[in-house]
Amino acid sequence: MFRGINPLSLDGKGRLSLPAKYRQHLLDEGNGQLVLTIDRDRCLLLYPLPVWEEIERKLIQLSSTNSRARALKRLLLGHAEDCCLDASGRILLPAPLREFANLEKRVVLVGQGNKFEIWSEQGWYAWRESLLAEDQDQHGEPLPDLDTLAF
Amino acid sequence: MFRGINPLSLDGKGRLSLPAKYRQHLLDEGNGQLVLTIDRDRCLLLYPLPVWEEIERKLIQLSSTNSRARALKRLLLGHAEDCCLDASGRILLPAPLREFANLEKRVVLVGQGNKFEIWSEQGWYAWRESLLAEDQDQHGEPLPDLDTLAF
DNA sequence: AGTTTAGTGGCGAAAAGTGGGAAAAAGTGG
DNA sequence: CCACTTTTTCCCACTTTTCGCCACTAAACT
Repeated sequence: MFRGINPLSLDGKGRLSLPAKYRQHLLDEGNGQLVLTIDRDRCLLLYPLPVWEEIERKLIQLSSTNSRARALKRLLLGHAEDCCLDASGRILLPAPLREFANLEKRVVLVGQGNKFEIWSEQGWYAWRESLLAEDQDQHGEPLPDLDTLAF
Repeated sequence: MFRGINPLSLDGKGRLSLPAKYRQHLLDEGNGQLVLTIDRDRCLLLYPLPVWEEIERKLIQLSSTNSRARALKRLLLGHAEDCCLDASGRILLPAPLREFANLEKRVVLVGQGNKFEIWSEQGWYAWRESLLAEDQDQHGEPLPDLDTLAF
């Protein structure tokens, strides 16, 4: 399971070195082959290949009559890029994806169970603070309680 | 069961030595493996690994239905960090989490049954006093009666 | 008062993250 | 189809961070 927040830097070539603690697991699950795509919230998603293939299968089965489903499929499949861990544990983020997520030097890798999210540092903290602020004001529904998961 | 408040110090590297009375219990329950995450009230939560895994399982099932739940998942899973008791009974609090909870030198560890909360000393006393003051003013809902837990 | 145990601090070896150069490959235009 | 330019990939080197270990102080217990 991928967890936790990892502040990292992209180098000049757009490479991102994945934290060492995850590398072995990524090598076991799919030989270090990964798939990168975009998320609605302007971050990138990073899946181990086997996990992505499962999602891809479901995406393809989605009915083409529904226009929302077609749109989702086009977005996710259309932006999906294979990438591979290199010898020093890094992956290359293609320029178009970096631009989409506004990734420059400072980046945050966020573990999300079966996948990672990649945010620009600025984007991540902005998202977090706005969520916490909104929660405090009780504008939206409250968040569920953690232990019981009751709302 | 974890109870009580423990004033403690972080050292220069952000390490926190857990009170000796809890150590054996933490070693029994999950080999001293712990998970640290954040709480909305700007403190940290410290779970024994088995307890956290139960919560994590529920979190993952919860997602996709409700957008608030998705946000909660991103927040909690995204900030969850494994940590481990070291040889002298300490855990390392990662810098991003320390910053989130404004932890500097003086810290309070608060027992909460199946988990601990970690507050900055200042944050803890401020929270407590403001809660009591607000309760007295009858601004918010009153606190329930302790013995009956009726409102 | 001596002995033990808890909490704290800090050094140093090892590992992780980052940057850059050169070889290889791919793309582009004549 | 070949030559040139740009991009990609591989590899090595440097710097910083991390983590295990030991040492010190203070409090508690005998």
